[in-house]
Amino acid sequence: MENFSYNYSNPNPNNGDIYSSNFIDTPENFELSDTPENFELSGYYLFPEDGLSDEFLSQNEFVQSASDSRGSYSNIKPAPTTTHHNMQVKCTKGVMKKVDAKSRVAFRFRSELEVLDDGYKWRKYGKKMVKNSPNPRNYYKCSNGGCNVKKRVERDNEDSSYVITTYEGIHNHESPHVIHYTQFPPNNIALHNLHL
DNA sequence: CGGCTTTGACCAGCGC
DNA sequence: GCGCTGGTCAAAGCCG
Repeated sequence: MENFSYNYSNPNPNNGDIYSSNFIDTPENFELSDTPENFELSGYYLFPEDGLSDEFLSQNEFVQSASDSRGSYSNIKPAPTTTHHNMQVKCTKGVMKKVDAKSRVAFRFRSELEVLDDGYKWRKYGKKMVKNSPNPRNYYKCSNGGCNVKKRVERDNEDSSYVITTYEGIHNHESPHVIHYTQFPPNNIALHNLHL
């Protein structure tokens, strides 16, 4: 088993501004030149915030795609779920919560693994079958105390060889072992230690 | 025994 | 108002 290490992360975990110019320009600069052949990042999705045009929102609501290791753009798909407002209000057990929807980003990977080791420790808190998909959706929360980051993991219902991972929120702490990669920091997400 | 997963129940939002 | 759907809770079970 080969141990593959690769990271792209937010240099400042407390900076939730994922709409930096660095991010929007990233696909042209982004290279996965040292990734193994059987690992493919096919795209990622930013969730729109207030202030973006209606025209923009109508375009399946993705903002940018990432190139694969061969420099081509591939398999861009609409976000599995969307939120149109920067700030949502959720009511859970009678408690109203504001949710910062702008800090959501979804990745789509070709992977045989259901859950990739992204450097953070997650606690599973739910599993749900979703409509129009044969695959369950799994819900995770960051296990770090006081960190409210969540992620959803599900297999692409059109091609089950792909895994869609949606992150919501910004970690208020560092990953246990992050190596900063400054050219492609869509969120404070580190992908590393993939055992392929 | 503590931490994690499983899973059914519960709740809110939405469309009809 | 009602039913459907997605998201979350929390008790029970599992495991190291």
